[in-house]
Amino acid sequence: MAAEMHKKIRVILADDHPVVRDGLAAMVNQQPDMEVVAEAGDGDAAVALYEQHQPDVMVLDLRMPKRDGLAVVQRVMEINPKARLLIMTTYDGDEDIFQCLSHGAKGYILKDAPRPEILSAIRAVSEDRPYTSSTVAAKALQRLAKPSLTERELDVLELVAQGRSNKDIARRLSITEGTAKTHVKSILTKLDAISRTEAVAVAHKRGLIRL
Amino acid sequence: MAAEMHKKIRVILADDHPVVRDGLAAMVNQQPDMEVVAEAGDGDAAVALYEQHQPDVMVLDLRMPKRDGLAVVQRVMEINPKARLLIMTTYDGDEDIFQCLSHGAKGYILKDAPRPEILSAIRAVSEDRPYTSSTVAAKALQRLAKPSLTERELDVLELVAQGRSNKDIARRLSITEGTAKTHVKSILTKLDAISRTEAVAVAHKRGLIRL
DNA sequence: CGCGGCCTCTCCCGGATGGGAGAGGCCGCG
DNA sequence: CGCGGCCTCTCCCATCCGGGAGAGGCCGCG
Repeated sequence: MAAEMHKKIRVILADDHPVVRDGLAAMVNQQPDMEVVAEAGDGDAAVALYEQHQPDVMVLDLRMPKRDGLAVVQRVMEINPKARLLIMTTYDGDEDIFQCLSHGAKGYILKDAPRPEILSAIRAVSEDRPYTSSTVAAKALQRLAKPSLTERELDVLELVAQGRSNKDIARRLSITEGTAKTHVKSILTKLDAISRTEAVAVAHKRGLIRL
Repeated sequence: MAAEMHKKIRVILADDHPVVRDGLAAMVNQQPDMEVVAEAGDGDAAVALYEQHQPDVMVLDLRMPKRDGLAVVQRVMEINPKARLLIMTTYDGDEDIFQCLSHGAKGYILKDAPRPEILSAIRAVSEDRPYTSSTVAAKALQRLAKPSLTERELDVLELVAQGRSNKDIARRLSITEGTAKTHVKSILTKLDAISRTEAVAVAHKRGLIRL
């Protein structure tokens, strides 16, 4: 039947570690129903190769040079709103998961997943079915209940995480120290933290800040 | 000639990501002069398999379940002081590098290294020659110049990083708040930080604390 | 238009934090 | 034994931080 065309699932891999790309490529190419058509080592290349090859699935690492995984998701979904993207990364902070999925990624799995799970995730996403392991999905739902930070608060949070004082933060953002304190207090409330240092710890765990 | 025995380099891979192990295994087994004899997904397995197979080289990730890479290095060097260990990880904090090398690891490379470099590192280490890329070596040397924290200071630092107050830290370590403050001040001085939050940022960057 | 969210700024105040200085007890090393 | 490092504890003090409350301006959305 026409429905049973034996056309292989065309996959692009985007990860900055050659070793990981090799591992995935070997796994994928070993399957009779899929093949790797391109590999990218950074975000810009991922976007360019997506446009060029229009694959059935693109497997994306979140942390990449030049343009991170989330930015790639956004850009690719602009180009093709029907794109099927599978996030595969080591990071399991609520924020990362939530952001990627809400921007249109179809699946999200962790790098320590066993081989069969990775392959079934690729197949699911290639058929436009969402794939998310239960633990990952649970985190995304948790995130829904938590208050989100505003743009400005994220600016401040980043500086707080670098260890800057309120005065220093104010200078760098060209606002008064009082305003910086207001933002910090708001951050503490939203993250349910008692001190700025605890706020940094919480933000880190949730994936609100990197490094 | 006897010197040209075609015995393959026997390699053990230890990494908690199946994908990475696959990638490395594929690379290694493709080489005519080396072969993977075992794979471990956690630290305990790595030690057990090392004892069992006595490989020429063991490639180790630092972050692993049950027993981290550094602990594996220590244990294996106890068992066999001539063991040839190659650390292959994503972390490039001074402290990690310094600790591993000073405990006897023969090489240290990053996961984003190109394939040829990884293979030549394995060959080098298998011949008992140290392998360290220049940037990594530079970090280890930097570390030499920096004051190191005492055990107690590391205990305190960990709690500081969790956002605990001096009073809280004191309670948990069963010391007075004054003593906790003394330790914190000493940490600030050694890490050249102005505030506890900056100290956490610096400590994180150096690999003194995890998460 | 009016409501609400966001960013900005202000004032007050108690408690936490960081800087400086000193000191006693313990332990290992030469 | 004596020195030095580490852990412990103490005192003082200026500054920073966090909690509470309020308010004006801007902008988007209904």
